[in-house]
Amino acid sequence: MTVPAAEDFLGNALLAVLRDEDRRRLAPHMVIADLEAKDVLQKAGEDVVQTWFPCGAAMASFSVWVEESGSNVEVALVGREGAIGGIVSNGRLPAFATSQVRAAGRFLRIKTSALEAAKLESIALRHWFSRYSDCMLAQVFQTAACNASHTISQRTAKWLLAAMTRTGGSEFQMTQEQLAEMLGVGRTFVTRVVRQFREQGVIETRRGVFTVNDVTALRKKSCSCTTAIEDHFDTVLHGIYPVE
Amino acid sequence: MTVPAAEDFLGNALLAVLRDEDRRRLAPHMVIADLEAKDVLQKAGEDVVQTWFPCGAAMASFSVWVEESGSNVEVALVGREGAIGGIVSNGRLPAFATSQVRAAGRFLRIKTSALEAAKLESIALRHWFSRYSDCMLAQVFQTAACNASHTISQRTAKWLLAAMTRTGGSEFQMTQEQLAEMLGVGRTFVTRVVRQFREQGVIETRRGVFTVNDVTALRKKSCSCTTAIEDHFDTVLHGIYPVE
DNA sequence: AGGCGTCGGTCCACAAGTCGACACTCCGCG
DNA sequence: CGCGGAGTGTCGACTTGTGGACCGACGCCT
Repeated sequence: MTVPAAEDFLGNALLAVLRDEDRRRLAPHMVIADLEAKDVLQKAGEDVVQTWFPCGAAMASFSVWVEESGSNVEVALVGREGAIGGIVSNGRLPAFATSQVRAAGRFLRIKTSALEAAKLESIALRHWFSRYSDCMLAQVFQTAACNASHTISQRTAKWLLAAMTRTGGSEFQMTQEQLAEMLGVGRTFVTRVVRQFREQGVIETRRGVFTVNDVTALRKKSCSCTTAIEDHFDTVLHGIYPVE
Repeated sequence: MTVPAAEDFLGNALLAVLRDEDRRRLAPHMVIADLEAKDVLQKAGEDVVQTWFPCGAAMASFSVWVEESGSNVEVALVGREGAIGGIVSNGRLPAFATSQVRAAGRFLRIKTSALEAAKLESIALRHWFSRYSDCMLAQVFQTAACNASHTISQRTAKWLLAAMTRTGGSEFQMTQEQLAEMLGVGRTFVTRVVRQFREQGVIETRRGVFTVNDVTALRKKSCSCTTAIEDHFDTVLHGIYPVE
């Protein structure tokens, strides 16, 4: 429960570019939180009380409960380019998706009510965050289309790439079963895909750990969805989207 | 190019419940447009100049271009419960998805800049539309998860149901090839699914036309995604989501 | 009436993905 | 040390979905 210094804002791309006056509006309400993988930021159905800004290599995800298969399918990854919580949904609306930490690290946290109050005072703040909303929606649009038309192999590659650009690293703690659930597909098939990638030298795996060796090869195996989204972030948020 | 009367606002659920003062803010800028299927409301990459409110049985969709297959995959259907354009993305941002009319009918149209100006004056308006944004995001979340984990048969049923609740009718003009493209799947397989549905008496088809005969059976064939979304619209927008 | 383009039905070979079963192995724990 | 649980590898039978090809036939146009 530490109050962040001005430089802590630099860890998140949305906060880093704020004007001084807007930063001063938010800063007193911000709290630093260092979180572990699997920590829950918001639960589907519960009110969105907090808004979270991943910093540095921290990363979280949104996932949606699927009745029939009894699993949580991932619909978006969010790193230091974005935020989780009351950015789109104002006020204390119930969250539709669950959000949990995928890569441990530092988050800045603010009460959604405080964020709302600040947005009430600053048009710039409103516009800036609503630009991000637009990007988030675009990201999920692309995911929906991707899930409808691309193979599991392509989507696996896409996931690894997305995680890399966000964390800046090439190693992720995650079991193959978790990955399968995120993608909404069967575990054994993911194992087959992973073996293929490994045999081709693209990745290495240990128990519960993935390591990317050859990014270029991974890009070739992936679909064009990654680039499409990066481009939209670029034009809407002026290139603050993390590139490699 | 007709100026709408107060009662025209009743055709769209988002506009119908506006307070008088907010309606008066928007009304002078609203224009009635009667559109045909396939008319384009916004094109991916072009600025979102207009915002559209489907009225009555009118319906439009968002679709995303998929490089590899060279097709436009549908990611959301919007009827009288919602809006298309500068609702999420403020200002003149480039549209990420293309939107076109799926069911002919009446739309109310407003310049996004005029809408922005009105939102600047009215907190209620801002909050109301941002509630809808949240619902739209939820809808696409669900679609993304659905596309990842449900069969084409289920998704076909879901599409027909979604279209029914929006238009209030049970007949749709659409070729099987169009349906296949929307779902992002092969045409021949859709034909097989359609035949199955038809043989079971759930639907009837003519050249370019679908007719739903047995809604209950269709619901059983569909996945739970439809209900999940309806519930969220219910709680966030207080039950204005069109039910049957 | 004839002509023609689009749409729909069908078949087939094949690829993608599922699901259950089972064995193995790593690793933490008592 | 041995136990046990979670994570992984693998197999095989099966279902789902693809993509090409081809034909028929519906319906619009002149």
